[in-house]
Amino acid sequence: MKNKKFYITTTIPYANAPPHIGFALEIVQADVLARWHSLLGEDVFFLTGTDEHGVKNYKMAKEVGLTPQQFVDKNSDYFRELTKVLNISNNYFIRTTDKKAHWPGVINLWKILAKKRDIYKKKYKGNYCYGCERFVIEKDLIDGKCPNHPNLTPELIEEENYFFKLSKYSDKIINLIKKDKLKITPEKWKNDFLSLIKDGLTDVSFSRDKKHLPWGIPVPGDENQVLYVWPDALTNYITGIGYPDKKYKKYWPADVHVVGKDMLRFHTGIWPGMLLSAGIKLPKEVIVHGFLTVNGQKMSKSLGNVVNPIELRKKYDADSIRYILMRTIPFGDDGDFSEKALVERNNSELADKLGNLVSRVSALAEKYGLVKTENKLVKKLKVKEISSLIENYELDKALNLIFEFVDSCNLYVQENELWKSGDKKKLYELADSIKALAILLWAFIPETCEKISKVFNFKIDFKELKKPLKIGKIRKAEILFRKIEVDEKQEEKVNKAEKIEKIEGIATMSEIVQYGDWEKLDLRVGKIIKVEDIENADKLYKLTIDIGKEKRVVCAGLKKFYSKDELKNKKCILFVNLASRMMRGIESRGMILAAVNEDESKVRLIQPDSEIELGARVR
RNA sequence: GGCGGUGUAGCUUAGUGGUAAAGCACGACUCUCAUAAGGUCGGGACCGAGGGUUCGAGUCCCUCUACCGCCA
Repeated sequence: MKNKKFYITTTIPYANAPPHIGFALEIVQADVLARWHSLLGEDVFFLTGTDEHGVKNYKMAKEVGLTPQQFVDKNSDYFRELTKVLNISNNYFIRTTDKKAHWPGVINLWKILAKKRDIYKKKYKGNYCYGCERFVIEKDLIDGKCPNHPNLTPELIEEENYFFKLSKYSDKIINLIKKDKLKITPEKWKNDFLSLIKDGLTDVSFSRDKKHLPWGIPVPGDENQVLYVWPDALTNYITGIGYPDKKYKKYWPADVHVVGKDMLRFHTGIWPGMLLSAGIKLPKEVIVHGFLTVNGQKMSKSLGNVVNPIELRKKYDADSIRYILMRTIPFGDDGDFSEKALVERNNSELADKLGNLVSRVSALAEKYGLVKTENKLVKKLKVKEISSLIENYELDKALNLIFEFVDSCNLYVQENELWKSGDKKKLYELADSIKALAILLWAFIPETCEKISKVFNFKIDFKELKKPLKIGKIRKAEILFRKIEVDEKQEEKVNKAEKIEKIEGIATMSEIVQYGDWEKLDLRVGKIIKVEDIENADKLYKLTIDIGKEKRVVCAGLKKFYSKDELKNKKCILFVNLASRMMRGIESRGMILAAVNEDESKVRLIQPDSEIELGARVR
């Protein structure tokens, strides 16, 4: 009998930096599903890897004095390490720079699309931002600069690229998604994508001039062009299982692509388009997870709160990290990660409830022994419901139900006072129940469950769930989860709390201002239209500010913090009814509001966050 | 500006027309097999605001508001 196959993938993250916790979420989620299906006896293939081409890697490598290959080798290794330290059961790790495993498939697929006449050359002219590695649209530019990279000036370039006729497959793709032939889960993301593409998909650029993108796979038959990210990276899902060799059909089509919400559109737009063109089956389902915030804040390098899961692993067990990731993040939505929550859940749920249960039952079993009997207790374990939750990717809810049963078991020991009665039959029920727990939990916390299986002598296999536990020699289990002591992280938290208190202190200690006083201030939105130096003033600029109905001249000590060009055309908030004052022979009529840090090393202008008329009142 | 999502106890969330739930945290009591773990009880929510439909609204409809996302 042939086993059902199950092919699951993660996205392949861009190898320009070590992994962050968000990708750990994705790969653990995929791993739980992969393990679950292999528990059910299916023939599972689980693929992950790294996306390694592109101008960013090329440039970053140069900056640190490495060849691009050395640079991506190093970063790719971090991701490989992540799979090890988190106990990820991937069957293969694909790299887009792998000329043997990846390139031939990509080139083969390209040739098929070209043969289908779905690839054509088109001239393109636009502002190219090297930070984004893409063309930015004129109206997105702020003061002629890219909004994401204000320190770079986009270059106006014209180049001829190859385009893929995605538009040709637009209707077909929309239809397949509507009919769930290409399923997008959870449904809100399906709706989201459908509304995004309601006017149809547009053709996409599939190549770059070699001058701009020297690090990538050459376009077949055109020395001067290099493949852009989509035909290169997306193809990993088939090259990773052997394409163009026919053996890829053993696992293709993919049962599940696990993607972050930012990657959805590429996996349900461009990728199906390529496959339709090539006459290859489409993946069955794309499941979407949200993003992680850290302590309620967006992760970003500038905030310095990027959590590196490999570093995290040095402090906590793989199972604790896997558990918190799966337990706290509702499927499809954003969730928050914090070490505090990790410690809390580890201590109360893993150590106190599950770990302690195994510990007390194994100790009692060692002392009194077991006698086989029908297990009535385990009927409280909602196996069917749990299975279907997992198969619907609601892993947090599945864990909820499983841990409900852990509570039932602890209660069973308590109510029957088993340490007094030493009831061997009831102890057997508990041991058999723990077996069931360990089997269901294996996909989530494999290492722990394997330890439990050794204590109670059973095999981890879904079929064993219904078979009564064979009685073997049981010894009191070693500690499964150590409680994590409050460490310096916690102290940091305390410090932070103190800081907040201090800030609150400023507010309460300052004199209370009545509303009437506040109302007297006239603050207006203005725009700096002219910036001039002032003779003999090394800190001051003379600024001319348009506040709608009039223009004002103001002196501001911004020279140290902004260049003239930076200030020009910037919006600002002007305090217009401040008594005027002579500065260096110029009458300054107003004051620009700015945020200043404690030692005055940083000064940043306050601006409205989006478009509003000049002269608008601030209140 | 347009579309969508979210807003329920201190925190995290469940609850898709019928007495507002659970976990964590907090308080009291209690068992002693177990990792100072377990168990019981308790306090704590005008379910973001206002209006409507209904015998009945956290739940359906409308308006507003805050936050988030996408698009422009």
